[in-house]
This record gives sequence, C-alpha cells and structure tokens, in this order.
Amino acid sequence: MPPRARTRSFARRLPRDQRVAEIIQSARAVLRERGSEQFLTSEVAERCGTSEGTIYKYFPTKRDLLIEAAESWYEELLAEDYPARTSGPIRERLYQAIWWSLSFIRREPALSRFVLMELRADPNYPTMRIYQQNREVVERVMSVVAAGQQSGAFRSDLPRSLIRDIIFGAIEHQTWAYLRGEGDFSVDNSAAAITDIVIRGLSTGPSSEDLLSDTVKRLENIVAALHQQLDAKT
Amino acid sequence: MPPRARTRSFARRLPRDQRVAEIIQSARAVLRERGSEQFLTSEVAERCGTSEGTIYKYFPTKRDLLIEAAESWYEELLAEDYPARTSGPIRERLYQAIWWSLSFIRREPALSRFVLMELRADPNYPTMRIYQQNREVVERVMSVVAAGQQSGAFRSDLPRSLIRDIIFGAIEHQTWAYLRGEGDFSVDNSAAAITDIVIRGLSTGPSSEDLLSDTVKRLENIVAALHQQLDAKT
Amino acid sequence: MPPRARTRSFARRLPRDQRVAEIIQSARAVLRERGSEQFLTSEVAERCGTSEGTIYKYFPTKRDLLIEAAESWYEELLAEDYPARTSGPIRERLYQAIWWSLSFIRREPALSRFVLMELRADPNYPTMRIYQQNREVVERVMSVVAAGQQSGAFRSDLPRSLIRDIIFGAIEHQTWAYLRGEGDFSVDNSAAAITDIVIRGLSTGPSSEDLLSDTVKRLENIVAALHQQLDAKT
Amino acid sequence: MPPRARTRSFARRLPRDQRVAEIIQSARAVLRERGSEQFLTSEVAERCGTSEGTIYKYFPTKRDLLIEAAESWYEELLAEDYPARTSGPIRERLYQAIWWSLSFIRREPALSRFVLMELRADPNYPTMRIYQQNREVVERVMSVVAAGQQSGAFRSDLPRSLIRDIIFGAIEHQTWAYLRGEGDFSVDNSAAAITDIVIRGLSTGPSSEDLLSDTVKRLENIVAALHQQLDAKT
DNA sequence: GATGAATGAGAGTTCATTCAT
DNA sequence: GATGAATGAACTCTCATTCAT
Repeated sequence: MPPRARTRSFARRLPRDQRVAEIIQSARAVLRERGSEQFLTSEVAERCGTSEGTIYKYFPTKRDLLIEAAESWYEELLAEDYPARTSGPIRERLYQAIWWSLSFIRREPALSRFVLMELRADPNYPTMRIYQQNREVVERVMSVVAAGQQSGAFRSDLPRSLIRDIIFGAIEHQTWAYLRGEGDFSVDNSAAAITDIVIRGLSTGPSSEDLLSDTVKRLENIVAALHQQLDAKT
Repeated sequence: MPPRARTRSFARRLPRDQRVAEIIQSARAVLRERGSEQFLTSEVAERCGTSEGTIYKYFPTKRDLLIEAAESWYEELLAEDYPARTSGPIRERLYQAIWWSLSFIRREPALSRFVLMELRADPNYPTMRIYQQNREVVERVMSVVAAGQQSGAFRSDLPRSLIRDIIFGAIEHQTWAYLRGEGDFSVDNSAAAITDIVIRGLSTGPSSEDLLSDTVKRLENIVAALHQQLDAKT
Repeated sequence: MPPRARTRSFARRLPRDQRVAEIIQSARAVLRERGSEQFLTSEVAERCGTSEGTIYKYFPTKRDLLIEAAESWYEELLAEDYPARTSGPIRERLYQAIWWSLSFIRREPALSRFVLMELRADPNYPTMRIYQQNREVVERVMSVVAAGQQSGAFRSDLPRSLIRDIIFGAIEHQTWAYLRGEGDFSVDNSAAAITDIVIRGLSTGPSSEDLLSDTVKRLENIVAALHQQLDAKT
Repeated sequence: MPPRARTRSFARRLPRDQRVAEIIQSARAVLRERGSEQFLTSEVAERCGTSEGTIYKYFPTKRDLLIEAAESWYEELLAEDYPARTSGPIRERLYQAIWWSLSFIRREPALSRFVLMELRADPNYPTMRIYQQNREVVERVMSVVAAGQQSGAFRSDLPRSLIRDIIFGAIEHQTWAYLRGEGDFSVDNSAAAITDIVIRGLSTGPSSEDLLSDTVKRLENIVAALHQQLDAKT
C-alpha cells in the first residue's frame, strides 16, 4: 500500500463564498450517501478537492458543517415554486400540501433524517435557522388545516400538535420504510391516501357511522310535513 | 502471555444468569440515558460493578449486548397483561390497542428508537428475535384493523401498510417529540385522538363530506319544490 | 445470542494422570489445527470437556502446556518401531533415516513447526526434554553420516553441522512448502532425491568430474603391461 | 467529536515521503529486534518520535506496515550491485549466487523469517510486490542451475523444486540456527560447502559410487584373465 | 479435584481537530 | 487562503491467568 501520491500540490484559491458553497455541496453529497453516522470530514475534503484544514477554516465544527449543509438544502427546496392555493376546495389544497411535504422529504431522505431525528433533538434546535425553515414546511400543511378549521369544515376539538403528528408521522414513517429498502412507494398514492384519511378524520358533522342519512330522513320528514300543511292550506 | 502474578480485586461472584441479567439491566439504563450513539461498554461495566472483560465474556459484541437489552425489554413488556378483546365495539378495541402501543413505546423511548430507527435498518433484522417481538406489537393494532375490515366496518381500499404507517407514524412522532422535550403528552388523550381520526378515516360509507353535499342537493331540491308550491299559491 | 447453557454441572473426577493425558491430547489437536499462534487455552478446555481452571491446575503456563504437548508427541513417535540398520549399504541406511525424518515432520507439521521454529529459539531450549528428543531424531540421520565418514565412504572435510543443515534444511523446506499448500509431495521421492544428492555430494574419491576414469585407465595400463610381461614369459 | 481545544505538542513536521521513510526504518528496526510476533505499533511510533495516529495515517494496517518494511528492505538489497556472471565456470557462478543469497538473508534474519515463514503462507502472497522480489532472489541461484542443466553439466532428472528446496533449505536452516544464537557462521565457508555438495550432487556422469563398481568389474575381469594365464602356465 | 466467574493490561484502530508552513 | 502532517483521546475487543466456591 504505497502512500498515495499527492494529486495536487498547488491549491486553487477561491473567493470565500465559492469555497464555502463547494464544501457545502460536497457535504450534502456525503451526507446523502453515507448518512450522518458515517459522515467523514475527510471524505468531504476529498470530494471537493480541498483539505480538511480548509474546511475547518470555514466551519468550526463538523456538526456546524452538517447543519449548514442541511440548511442550504432546505433553503434551496423552499425557494422552489410551491403552488400554494389559498382558496379552492380544501381537499385539493390539503392534498397538494401533503404531496409537497412527502416529495420534499423523499428527495433527500438522509438529510431529512438527520434534521428530523438528530437536529430536532438538539437543545438549541429552536435557535437554529433550520428550525424556522422546518416550521415553514410544516406550516404549509398546517395552514390548510387551520383554514379548514376556521371555515368549519374541520373539527376544532383536536390539538393541532396531534394532527401534525398524524400527518407528518405518516409521511416520515413511510419514508423511513422506503429508506430501509422495504419497497418503494408512490408519492401520489401515499399523499392521496393520507389526505383521504385525514379529511375524513377531521371533517365536521356526525361521522358516517352515526348515519348522516338519519339527519336527512328527519329533515325530509319535516319538510314533507311542511309540504302537507301547505297542500292542506290550498 | 502477559498476566503473571498480580493483585486483582475479585469483586462479587455471581452465577452466570444473574450476572447476565445485571449486565442487561445496566445496558438498558445506559441506552435509556445516553442513546445508542453514546452507549459505552465501559459505562455499562461501571454501572454494574464489573469489568468490560466480563461483559465481553457474555456478549460477543457491543451490538449484541444492545440487541439483547432491547429484546429483554420487549420480552418483559410483551409478557405483561394485555387485555386483548376480540369482541366488543371496534372503537373500543382499537383504542385499547393503540393505547397499549403508545404506552409501550413511551415507557422506554430510547430503546424504542434504537429498535425502530437503527435495528430495523439492519440487513438481518428479519432474522432477529426482536423482529418477531416487534411484529407482535404491531399485530395487536393491525389485527383490530383487519377485523374491522372483515366485518365491513372499515374500508378495504387502502393498503394495510399505509394504515400501519399512519397509526404508528402518529404514535412514534408523538413519542419522539416527547423525547425531545417538546412537552409531555397524555397517553390517554393521544390514543383517543388517534383512534378517533383513524376510525373516522377508515369507516365505510360515503365520507361525511360526500354525504353532506348529497344531503345539501336533496334539501335544495326539496326547498326548490317548496318554493314552487309557494309561488303557485300566490 | 443467549448465553449458552451450561452443559455439565458436575465434573468428572479423574485421576491426575488421566486428566493430564486428556489435556495434552486436546492441546495437541488444537496445536495441530490452529498452530501455536491461534492456540487458545479456552479451546483446549472445551475440547476435553474441562475448564480452563483445571488446565492451570496442571500446567503453570500456556507455554508449558504447549511444550508438554510437543514432548508427548515426540515421545510417541520416537517409541514407534524404527528399523535402524547399523550395517548394510550406506545408501540404503541413509535413505531410510531420511525417509523416516521426513515422514516424522510431515505427519504433524504444525507441531513440528512449533518445535523447530519457536521452541528452538527459546533460551532454555537446551534444558528441555524436547531438546534431547529432537537430538535423537537428528541423530538417526547423522549417525549414518558419521558411519559413512568413518568407513571412508564419506568425506570428512565438511563440518557436521553443515551437513545437518543441508539434510534437514531440505526436509523442512519441503514440508513448509507443503504446509503452505504449494502442492503435495511424495515422501518416497523426496527422500530418494535428497539421499541421492547428499550421497553424491559426500562421496569420497575424486569427484566424477575430476575423472575417476583416469584412475581406471591407469590401472588398465598397468594390468596390460603385466599381461604383456606374462605373455612374454611363456 | 471529542478533540476540542487542547494543548498538543507538534513535534517535527516532515514531508510525507520522509516521514514514511522514517516509519519504515523504525518498523524495520522493531521487526529486527522483536520479531513479527512482538512487533508493536506503539514501539514503532516511539522510536521515530511520532504518534501511532501518524503511522495509521500512512499505513492502513499493522500488517501493511510490516509488509512495506519487508519490501523496502528487499528493494534496497536487490538494488545493490550484484556481479552476476552469465559465463565462466559454473562452479564459480553457483558459488557466487549462493553466497549472495546467504548474505542477503543473514543481514536481516528476522525480516527474512517474517517473509519466508509468515508472508509466504498468506493467501495473497503471490499478489504482493515482495513475491516478485523474492522470486528474483531465488532466480539468481536457480538460473545458474538451469544453465548447468542446459549445458549438460548438471543432471536434469531431479525436479527443480527439489533442488531449490535443498539449496535454500540449507541456506535458511543455517540462518535460523545463527538467529537462535547457535554460534556464528562464515558466509564464505557455508556458501563454499553448500556449493560443493550441490555441484557434486548435480554433476552428470556416473556417480563416483557407480564408477567405482564399474571399475571393480573391469578390474575383476582383468584379474580373472590374468588368473587364467597363470593357470595355463602351470 | 474441579469449576467458571472475573479480571485487566493493552492491542489495534479511528477520526475530529489543530497549526506550522 | 490553503495545506496536510500531526495528534491523542477514545473505543472495541482479546485472552492468559487467578481464585472463591
């Protein structure tokens, strides 16, 4: 195992921002492929053709690099077009929001997992930029729920956090299973199914099991009676 | 052949099984408090007043210890009384099953997390004892769902795996949030809410949303007729 | 990995000699199969159904056990019938001795290697019983050489140690190669070839290249002259 | 991420190649003095005033270091002047080659032993650089043997491998004995003796033994004839 | 006589981080 | 600005040996 020869002796001098960007890109790639567990600073350095020293010039800590990589990723995704309707049928709007969240997480599951399972546990998570970014992702779904509740279409007797946990629990659970190789899944179908269950679960009015049609019968009877009365009148 | 005439402290001699049990207990404690990431064999040894050598006498690998700790925990919990009804109102049964799963996970969330997030990703997870144990936990809930589907009370048009992901996604999400210190949660309330949403989401019959619009149509017709009659009167 | 159950709880009580013999047998087996490098006292204990403690009752040290195992093996082999002729053609006798040594080493190469490469390097090797035993093996060959030298059949101008190194060097070299899996070898052929080269190399008289036939020519000439003289006489 | 603000001693900074060279030198020294058995990376580090970490920076494994140490040594020795004649008396050429091999091995017997007894047993020995290097050493002797065989000076009825085993067996046996402290030996004398025996052993023409019996036959015939003449006389 | 639980020194290896150049 | 040599604490795992029972 002859010590590998130096590949480059003279470094490219890059403006700070560009270098930082390159490092972050590489870090993202490494995180994606290895997971945060196997994330090695040495591999990041190798990938972007720099030295570890340079990385530490810009990032005080491996963890900081990891965080910035996650943030930059969020930033990028959040900047993409998101066709958020604020009107239209609530089902449509909810589906759209859930679909977007699902595909968001699925696009970079390793990054997602790092944020959702590790960073979120960090005591100063709430002070991080990514905390706000993540809130925004959640908000895109929860604002629809809130709208539904305000319009009276959704019940208001359940704590928001629980609704959030159900929706995002389903989304993440599905993604982790996919990550583990337990078969692929269709974002479209999953989003549709989750939306469906949530809509039914949240809809106001008596549940179908309580026979909504009863209500209708009663109303019909009343109206029929009304009818007869009117008929009798003439 | 280094060890040659030294002074050694021979602490407590315990029968094998007892020692093994102590080690597993300590391992569980360490896992609970540090998580599998920061799980050190040295700490386990210290806690139960042995040497690391002793631990390695009984467990070929740190990971094996971790796995056995998890398995013994599952075993213990699964052995507890579980009042599984196979009859009675489906809502009641589902609530009970979900409640049990929630409290199961919540009792030792770090262990849970190790099993659900790390072990589950292991290629030979399916060959582990804990795989079967975990299946049993899931089965307690899913058998109720299956019963509901068979009785016609629950819809059968959704893939089981999705239903499972929604239920356990909600359960776990809630637990991780609690783990992160995002406030406590009431197992009773959570279980009730999850049950409620799932029941509504799964119930057969037209969704209440669809029913409502139907109803509205019919009422409109009736009212329209009424209208005409009244018009005719004048 | 459930800690394996105890197989036996109550030990067989054996007379000292029998126990020692059993241990030595097991040690020999382990040495043969694993080599001295991978020789584990635990494996020895397991093989003869005792505990390591018992082994240490009889052998102060792992190395002592190893040595006794080797000695017992030598003893056994040396006790076997060895048809050592002290008369007869020297070539025959040498072949026989070399053949015996070769098959001796080849029968248990791992043990051999331990003795020849490790023990022999030990400072107190000369005080060990096996030293004498090994001398005996070497002697069986070297006594033939000595006899050859005394009878004048072999040259005496080479140091004995060198002759020994040549003969046993060839024997061992061949055996190690075989051990490494570099093909098998025929003890018969090897012994024959080594014998042949050594005989030629050691034979007295002018070497064939130095024209032995010269001598014959001279004798022939002399006899011819004698002949003529006799003829002339008649 | 443990290392955080500590005082560290930064000894000497050396260019990679130089550091590698130093490590290899130290490794060679340790191997020479302790043998591969007692070869400790910690001792290597200490000797060249570095940390073990540095060693592992350049050598992925202790074994790799060992191998490279051996290779560098071989390389060094092979690079030295070797006055290989391709003509001249075969005895001279053989002596020279054997002498060179003997002194080669004797200069660093522990390294030799590592290569010849351990590395050679490694399954991927044939893919190592040192395999080729060692072949070259053997070739220097065996090419002379081959030349002798082609010229008809040496017999061709013995397998090459056997001849090789005899020559190198003798060489190595002698060296190990020396290693064990069984007295020194003169490379010159040993080479001469080995050469002598091998030359005699390999020379073509009837062996002196066979020649002798021939001669005896012829003399017997002559004497018989003489006898008859004498008888006739009387 | 026998057991087997217990030990502990230390081996090899990893990697985030530092800082002289 | 960039490098990459250097570090060392930490970690997992091994196994000959001891000795209470």
